[in-house]
Amino acid sequence: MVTFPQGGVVRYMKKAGNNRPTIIDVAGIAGVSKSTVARALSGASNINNETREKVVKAAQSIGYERNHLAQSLRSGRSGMYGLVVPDIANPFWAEVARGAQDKAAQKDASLLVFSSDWNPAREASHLRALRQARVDGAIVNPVEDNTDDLARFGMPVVLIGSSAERFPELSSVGSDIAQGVRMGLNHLNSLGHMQPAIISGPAGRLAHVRFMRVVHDYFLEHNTDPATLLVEGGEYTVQSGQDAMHRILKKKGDGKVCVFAANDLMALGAMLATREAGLKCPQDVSILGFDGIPAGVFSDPGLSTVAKPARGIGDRAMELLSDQVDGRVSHEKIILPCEMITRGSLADMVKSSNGQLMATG
Amino acid sequence: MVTFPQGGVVRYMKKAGNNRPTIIDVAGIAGVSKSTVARALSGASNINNETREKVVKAAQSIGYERNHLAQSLRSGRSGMYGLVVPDIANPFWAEVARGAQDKAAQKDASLLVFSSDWNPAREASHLRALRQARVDGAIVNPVEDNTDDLARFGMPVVLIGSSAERFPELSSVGSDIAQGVRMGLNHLNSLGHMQPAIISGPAGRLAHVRFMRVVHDYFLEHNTDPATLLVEGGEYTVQSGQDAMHRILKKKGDGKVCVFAANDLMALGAMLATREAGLKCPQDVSILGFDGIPAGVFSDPGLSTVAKPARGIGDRAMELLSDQVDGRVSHEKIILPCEMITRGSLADMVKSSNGQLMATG
DNA sequence: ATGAAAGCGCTAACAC
DNA sequence: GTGTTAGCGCTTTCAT
Repeated sequence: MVTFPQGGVVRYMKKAGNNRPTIIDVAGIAGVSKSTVARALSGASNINNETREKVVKAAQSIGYERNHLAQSLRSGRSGMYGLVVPDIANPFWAEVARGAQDKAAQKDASLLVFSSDWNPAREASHLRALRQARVDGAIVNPVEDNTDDLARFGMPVVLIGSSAERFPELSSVGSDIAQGVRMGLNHLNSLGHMQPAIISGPAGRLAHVRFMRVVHDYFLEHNTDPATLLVEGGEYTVQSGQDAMHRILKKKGDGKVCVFAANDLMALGAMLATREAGLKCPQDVSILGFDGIPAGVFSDPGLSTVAKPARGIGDRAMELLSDQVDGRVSHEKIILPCEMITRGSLADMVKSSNGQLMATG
Repeated sequence: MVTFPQGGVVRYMKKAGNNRPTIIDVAGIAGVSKSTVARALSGASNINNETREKVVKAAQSIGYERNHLAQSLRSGRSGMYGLVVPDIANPFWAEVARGAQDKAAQKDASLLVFSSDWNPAREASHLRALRQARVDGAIVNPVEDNTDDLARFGMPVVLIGSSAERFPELSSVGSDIAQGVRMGLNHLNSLGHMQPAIISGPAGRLAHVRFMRVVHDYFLEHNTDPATLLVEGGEYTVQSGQDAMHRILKKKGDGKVCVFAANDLMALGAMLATREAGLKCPQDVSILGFDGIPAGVFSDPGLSTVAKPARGIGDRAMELLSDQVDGRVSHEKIILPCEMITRGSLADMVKSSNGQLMATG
């Protein structure tokens, strides 16, 4: 009968046959103690090299694999992180998730991804699940500015998206909406679209408020009364963009139309509506999106858009979070710039008024 | 000084101030034992209702939250599952993931999603990570038919995709490729496209083999030598579809062209190439896709495609997996049918040859 | 450099 | 119905 230093007899008998090998099994084979195995396998410094090799060999021989659960419970670190986004079906958020995912993998951590579907109750429930899973920290794009849930979240958090400014004490990564919106508006301006219609987000959402505030300011600065702008609200979905566009087309009558949508899905919906109405983009209708989702290349013409650094947001957020968890950095606010992508959905009214219709932008 | 039944003095002192409340803290407040708290909170039946309420109240009063790590370690069930797909950036797989995600959430479980990027080594590494995380089971679409990794995976697995037939002993959920391909080919046939060019997947991949085998058989049955078909290989990406289409266009010369792509991303790439070549879809080029990704509605014309039940695959796979883990069902092979979606990317050669060019399909 | 002992927070037998 | 007693598999002092 085999016996081990630490009452191995009983343990060994008990395990024989059914369960996965544990650190104790490895210890038995290598002829060392539990702690030595732990040290060898965790790459500690204070251990004899020969002993380490012996242990590693023993571990391999029985296909031992560390139990993360036990390790996490004891060490107080799970090596898991959480990500809560409003809508994982939206390619933009999927891209953010991918950025975070990749960075996490790179750090040998895993990521639990949840979609709140713009529902505060679901968000709260996901936050609770993350807490119970004892993740080491979370990246979240809060649906509402409800300080409560996040404040008592009780673990490292990095904010993404529009809520950053409401939580000055939390780290955050976001895109420069103001710069992006202005860039888009300037671009439209340069093509002769002085008063684009706007397809905005849902009234209550903070992202919508921020977007519209910049639009508002921009037009004030350009001696245009923002109140004269045609603004139709959407829900960030294709369908809602389509609906909004139909409303705009009805109100605008027969003239040339230009719309700036608050996200690409709605912009693409607007393009669908344009086609349905028997109109041509960009000849009759110019469309500018916001996000930079991959699907923008598929439409005809391709969707011109203000691209947010989705991947980068996820990436940097994860980076920031792990820095915070490891105590490297405590607090930082990162703002990544947007980028203009021109693919053909905008007519150049300046050139076209000179006699030649051109589709740039 | 407060004392508890189970040597609470020391424990309590130790915890005071720093850590999250545990079951012992709750027990102290409610004036019951650890186990009673556990029973109350886990909804066991053998417990007095008043006691339960007392415990629940005590738990709430200090914001107690179950530690999943400890629970999992002790009970041997983590309530976590794994999902390994080849490419999470492909909307098709993203959709599968969402199906699984939703179903998992519905069962109060969480899902760890990994992308193997068609790389067997990464796949193996992900499987190891899942094992170490002690997930209760995994859904995987194996990159290769390498029996080894999966066979020794050592926990419940549900296969998705083409590998199902190679592992007859494992549960699986897949789409009916044969039925889908035949449906697509029949559809093309009915529109007068008797010998479509094919944009296939990469030569080595099993999915490619299965797809081509059906194509092959179909044409044999229809008295056409499969060898006369024009087949160009792609990598399931937009770019590769675009490249393949350019090659096809070059070889086909000026006549009407019809292509059947093995996935939507490549089909959409083909449409891009068509536009680049100055040709019109469907007037000059007819395109049929395979997958049914959402982006297919954005192109102009919309992409006609054979839609696989992506969401359903994820959903059913998760269902099957949890059944298996809970010991309800041990083994099952599910095959979900594909569906034809017609959006306009296919010309009707039959009607057009009667004098009127029509774009159906 | 290594071993022994003490838990991490919880659940599962087993008593009563 | 409730309390007691053992651990789940690991890390972490503390000795040696």
